[in-house]
Amino acid sequence: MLHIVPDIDTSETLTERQKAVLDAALRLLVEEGDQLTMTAVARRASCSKETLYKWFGDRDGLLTATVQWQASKVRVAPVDGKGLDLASLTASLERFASDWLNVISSDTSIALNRVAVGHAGSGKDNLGAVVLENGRFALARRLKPVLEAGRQAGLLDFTDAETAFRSFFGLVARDVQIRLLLGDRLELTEATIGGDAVRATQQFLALFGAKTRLKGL
Amino acid sequence: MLHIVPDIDTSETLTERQKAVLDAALRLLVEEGDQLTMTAVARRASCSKETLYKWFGDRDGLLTATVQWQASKVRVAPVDGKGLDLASLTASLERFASDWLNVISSDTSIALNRVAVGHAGSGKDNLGAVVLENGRFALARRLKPVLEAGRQAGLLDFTDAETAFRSFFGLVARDVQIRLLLGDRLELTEATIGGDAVRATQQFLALFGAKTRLKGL
DNA sequence: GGCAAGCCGTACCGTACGTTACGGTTCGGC
DNA sequence: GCCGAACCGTAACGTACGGTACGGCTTGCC
Repeated sequence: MLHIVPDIDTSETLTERQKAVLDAALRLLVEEGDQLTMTAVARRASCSKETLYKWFGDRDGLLTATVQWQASKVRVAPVDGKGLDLASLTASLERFASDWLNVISSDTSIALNRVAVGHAGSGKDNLGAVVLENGRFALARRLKPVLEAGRQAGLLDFTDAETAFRSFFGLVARDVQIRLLLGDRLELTEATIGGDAVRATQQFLALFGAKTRLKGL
Repeated sequence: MLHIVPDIDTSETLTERQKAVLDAALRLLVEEGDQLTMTAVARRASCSKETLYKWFGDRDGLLTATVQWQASKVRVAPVDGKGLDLASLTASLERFASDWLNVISSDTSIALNRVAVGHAGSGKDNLGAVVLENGRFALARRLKPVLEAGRQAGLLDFTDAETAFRSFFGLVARDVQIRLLLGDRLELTEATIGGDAVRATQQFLALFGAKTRLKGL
């Protein structure tokens, strides 16, 4: 079910040099996709292949370390759920929506998801699990407390936070991620994202907002 | 923008033997993912590599032909938009929703999307475009007339059919496709899909249903 | 029957790339 | 100044696989 936290947090056992190497690998991954070669990484990072193999074992190890390294960088500040009214709840949801749209439309996310999807086919490693854990599941972990708080405050009405979250997710992401992954050139400007975040939030509130207002029943 | 219809319809210029070969390639693609080899396809299809190369040019040509061959098989009967009332509209939407969930959760769709996503990274071919064109865009083309008919019949209220469609898409698919592509084991039983289709349809109607009923403005 | 076309099976070629090995350099510790 | 460890750059190895060539078999046509 993949809800297992995938590995020990590696972000602190890495030396600065190793982080620099992984950054180089990450840039190369964004530029070239999965067909990046060990030689190219070594050249870009100005390190020897011997070092690459000593540090990361093999190519899959390097890929995994790169994905985890990126994942360790995207920890976002959780939203505080206190003093909640409709305005602040709305703002929080819009914030989550636009953050998420910005993430999934970023070159880095697209590249990472592409290699993870590719590797999920032949399950040698668990890149897919890592990406999922630090993407969709991390989002759920951060958003659910907000939803629960909204329910506590009488602003939201739902029975299952997971279900509510998944609807919010669908309203926000729609077809964006799959289109981007498949190579559709979807221009997401800051304005578009903002508008989509507002729309998704309004739709979510229409579906799950507590019915104390003029939208009777 | 990818809205170009990708290629001539190839489904009729193929001999039976060629279709059989592509079926074998498709099965292999589902089993092994993108790292299927020409030799494996030849062996599975009981044909020579020479024939493979004569018919399809190169490996990418074979992959493209395979994807298009599968795409040509999934033409679905369009729904009739006549005599529309709320019950039949609801049934149509539920039908679309469960059809779509069945498609994206099928082994074939997952395998095809995986290779297309992988290839979208290094854009040598347009597998991504083909998959998108026969998946998400084909769905839109079939669903939009239903939505328009619903609006004509006073059952739906929206200004832009594309926007309405995308919301429906999001409510139906949610996180299912990306999770499956990333290797999450998401068990979608017939019952689950049916329930999700009903839920998505109800949510869509709540958002876009004409406000002539007790959920007054 | 003779023949050409199409195809199967397989051997073969060339290359790209993962992986390993090694000489040379830097650097911290003594 | 000397030593070993870590690392850089590069050369070398092995293999997997895309692509090609070729001999043999079937089939349809004369």
